[in-house]
Amino acid sequence: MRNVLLKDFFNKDAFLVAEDLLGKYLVRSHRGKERAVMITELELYDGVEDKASHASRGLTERNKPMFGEAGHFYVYLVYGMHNMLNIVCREKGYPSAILIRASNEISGPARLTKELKIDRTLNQKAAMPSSGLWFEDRGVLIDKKKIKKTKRVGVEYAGPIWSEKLYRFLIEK
DNA sequence: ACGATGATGAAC
DNA sequence: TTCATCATCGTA
Repeated sequence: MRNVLLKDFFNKDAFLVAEDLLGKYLVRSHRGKERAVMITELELYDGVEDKASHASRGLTERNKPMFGEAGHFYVYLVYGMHNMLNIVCREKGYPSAILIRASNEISGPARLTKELKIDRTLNQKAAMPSSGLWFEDRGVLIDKKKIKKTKRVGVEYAGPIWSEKLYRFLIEK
């Protein structure tokens, strides 16, 4: 029996979601095949005041999903070639999302989306089996003391205050 | 250390 | 309409 994580799981503070999401599974069903990977690294982007967040300049056509409903995907293209997968948190109107950066088998956010065939056709879709991409709790328990918190990657442009926030979470080996 | 590669947002 | 920028990765 699948334990799929739906809107209620994501409709809360991104810091709480981020801790709970480590150790959960990202499941991709595509062209008749299914693959599940355990999430081991992520970053959170929270509120319009977060200068590293796409939402810091207010609502735009691109970042619209971040202001939308929890449990929906925000997928965008960076550096002209890499798709980034985010899951939206909190209530509609508050921009907050978590970037899925790595899994047990795949290191790096661009490699993750490439391997799982995730692109912008999934943007704004709900995380659920009918979308072909969703999250599951498969019973793995992560000790909170094993969660390492570091600076986010590639956000120097946000300035010292925001680039140094410990908003990147990883499972320590 | 650097180039690939194209959508985005802000300026003009 | 133009232009700098970018939540990265593989090659050197």
